Amino acid sequence: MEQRTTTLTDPDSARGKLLQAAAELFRTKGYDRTTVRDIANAVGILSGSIFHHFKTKDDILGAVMEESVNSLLVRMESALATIDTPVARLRAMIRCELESIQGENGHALAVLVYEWRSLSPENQQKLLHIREAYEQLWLTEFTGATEHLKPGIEPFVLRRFLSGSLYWTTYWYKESGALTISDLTEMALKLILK
Amino acid sequence: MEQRTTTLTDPDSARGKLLQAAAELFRTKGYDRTTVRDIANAVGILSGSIFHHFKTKDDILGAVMEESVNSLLVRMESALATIDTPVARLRAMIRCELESIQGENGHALAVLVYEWRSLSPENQQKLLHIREAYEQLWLTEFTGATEHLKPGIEPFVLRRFLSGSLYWTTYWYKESGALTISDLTEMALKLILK
DNA sequence: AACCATACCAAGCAAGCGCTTGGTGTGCAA
DNA sequence: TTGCACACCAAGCGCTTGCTTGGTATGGTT
Repeated sequence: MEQRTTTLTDPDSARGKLLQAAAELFRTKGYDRTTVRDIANAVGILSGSIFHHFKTKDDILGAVMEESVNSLLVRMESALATIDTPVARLRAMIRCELESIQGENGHALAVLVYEWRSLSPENQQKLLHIREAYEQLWLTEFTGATEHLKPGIEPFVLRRFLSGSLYWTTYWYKESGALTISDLTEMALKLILK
Repeated sequence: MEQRTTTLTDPDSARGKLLQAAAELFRTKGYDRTTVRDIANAVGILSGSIFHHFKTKDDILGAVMEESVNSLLVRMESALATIDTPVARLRAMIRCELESIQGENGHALAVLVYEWRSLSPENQQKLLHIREAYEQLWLTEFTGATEHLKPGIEPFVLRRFLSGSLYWTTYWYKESGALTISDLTEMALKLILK
């Protein structure tokens, strides 16, 4: 795996606070329905001042997405570092993805998933290779666990079924209910195992 | 099952053509990035003329969604009418949903799924009971097939995993490829069976 | 021939949008 | 004390948006 030189923005900095506020707003209202005035208001500055930190609104979306995929990759790599058996590795990856989608800063990943087409083609291009690297990680792990997986479904289809299942939790799962993230993880794991 | 008094709009009427154009635009560009001028242009009229057929842009979205869920319900009920065994019924339902998402007029259902939050609360309210009736249909079928389903996953979670898997196909599946809708159907069915 | 509902045009308004510009206050370095 | 980078304000520009208004062409009914 390539060496990452990821630098996550300090969440206490002005830029960091803007990114967090933007992520939450983008997730709950959607990118287009979120105005730069909304974002500015959420951190207590005026709208024009945003453009001291970001060139365009589209760049804010790009930055939110970049941060989210970077932090997910960092967390996943560190979680995998100490795990050997194929099934346990899959479990850890599912859990990471669920936590990233549902966790306290999960707004960002949900934005990456559901606002992708709102991003300008230029910024899509910049992020594409990271997304592809991430999906490659999954496919590698899937092919390493073939014998444990449900037969009769091609691995790349199975991964996409799993993606859809996990992403879709944003629309119905509430962490406060009876179902924990661990429960969800086990069920999603059962879904793809034989 | 209740008697439906569904009246699907004639696709050759002015209103029908507008709905179809709107559905396609909403799906490809998203609701917010689609202007009423875009829709008008797609059917060859001026933007102001739209409001002779619909009160607001939000009403267009609501109408698109209502048509899509109604046509899906009609198709699913007629498909189920002649099928008895639980597994075959599930297969038929999966196929219906996939065809509605991917088929020639599948724009509409994708819009219903992914632009829900763009709809005004008032129009959401109007559609909610139809959506709930639809989900109830699934849950009923699931509980009727419990013995064939994958154990260890609560039925309502399983249905949501399946929903996510099927909905997500909008983002990656192309009907022109090597994979047919029938292939997808069988794989999705395998996913939920034991 | 008179009527009328339907479908559309032509023009534009008011509001909201992303973003710009020129300036101000603050804290740190020399 | 001066200088300067940084974070932000105050004001508003230019454009796009959903939607309105008043009028016109058309085709069917009486």
